[in-house]
Amino acid sequence: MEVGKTGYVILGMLYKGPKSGYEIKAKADVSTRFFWAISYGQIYPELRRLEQAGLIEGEADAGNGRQRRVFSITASGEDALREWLKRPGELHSELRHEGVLRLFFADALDRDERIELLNQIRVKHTRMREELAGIEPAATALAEETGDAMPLLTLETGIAYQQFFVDQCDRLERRLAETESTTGGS
Amino acid sequence: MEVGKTGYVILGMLYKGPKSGYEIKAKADVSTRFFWAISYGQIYPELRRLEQAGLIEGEADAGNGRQRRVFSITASGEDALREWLKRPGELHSELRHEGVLRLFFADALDRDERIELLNQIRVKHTRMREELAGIEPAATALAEETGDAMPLLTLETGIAYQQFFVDQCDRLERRLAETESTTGGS
DNA sequence: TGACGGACCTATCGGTGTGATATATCTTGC
DNA sequence: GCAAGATATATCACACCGATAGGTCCGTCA
Repeated sequence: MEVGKTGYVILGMLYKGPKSGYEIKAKADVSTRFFWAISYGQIYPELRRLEQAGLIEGEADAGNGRQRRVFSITASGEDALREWLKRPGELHSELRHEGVLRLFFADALDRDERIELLNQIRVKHTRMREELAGIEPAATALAEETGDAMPLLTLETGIAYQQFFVDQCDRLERRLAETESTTGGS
Repeated sequence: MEVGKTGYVILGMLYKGPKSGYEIKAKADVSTRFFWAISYGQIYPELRRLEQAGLIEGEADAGNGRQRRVFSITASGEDALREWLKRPGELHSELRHEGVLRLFFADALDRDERIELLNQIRVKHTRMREELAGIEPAATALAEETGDAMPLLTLETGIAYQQFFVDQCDRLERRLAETESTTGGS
């Protein structure tokens, strides 16, 4: 029984406390989403697989009347999580970035349109950076409360990541201005 | 008839000259792959769709005997490409990064294991940066030959992107050393 | 000559993940 | 008491990926 990457996200979330599938999604949407998104279509089947494998335990929570199943991580679930965190070898990573893709083909555009595209990309990453910065106070509070430093450090990595693209847009705009003033003079 | 993102990659590749499906994949594998990967499973169905929509034209190339179909972009194909490049609104972008994902959950590890994870990530991005730097001479030559500046600029963006993660690993390692020397003293 | 490896070329398939949505229940505010 | 919205589970059509099947052509070395 193999555990997929999504399975480890679930294990990681449950390591910090029992949760329903809905809560797992909600937590992921304000944290791991920015570097590893998950969807209901993965969560519910994966919860069943993980339970079958004995890595988590589900319990019907009739406490407040609403129908829900709350899952907890088991001892072997914690082992599997730590094994994955320490596993050597290739770390999968991929990027899908429509802005850079358009830039790659942007020789088909004229000067002003290229600058406009660059602006579009910069605006997008500026917005993303601000969205992440908005989460920071809550993440700082949670870090002090739980003593866990890594979620906050990854959030800051996310903010720096967005800033990288903003800066890169600035650099590219300067580069384009140089090139075009020498070769594109009418 | 809607054109998917993959369709625009194909249109962009054909804008620079006629190609077979195989050649499109080969070109993408040393250029757009790093921010937008495509596979045969997408290419061939998409070529049929684009041809049906009149955006590209396929021609059986019996010139050298081997069975192949070479596709060229049509006038309306060029229009569609430029329309997409200029289209305002949300630019899709997503990241799937197992290293940062593991970092997020790395409070479940101890100090040395966290540092080791950081090293793993740094090594990976260092290798990627070197791989991209290896392509640079060919890209520079192609830029001078064709007069197209953007492919080279996106390659440099890719190199800077890999470097960002290398630097970020350094920063995080320093941060961890600080925190643990004050709070983790035994 | 002819066997073989490697490059070229088209095509498909199983499996995974996404985004949107259906369905239902409970809580909150008015 | 009822509308709006949060909570919760689940599914479906679609897109995409990686691997591979199935085939042609070319250079080269025995």
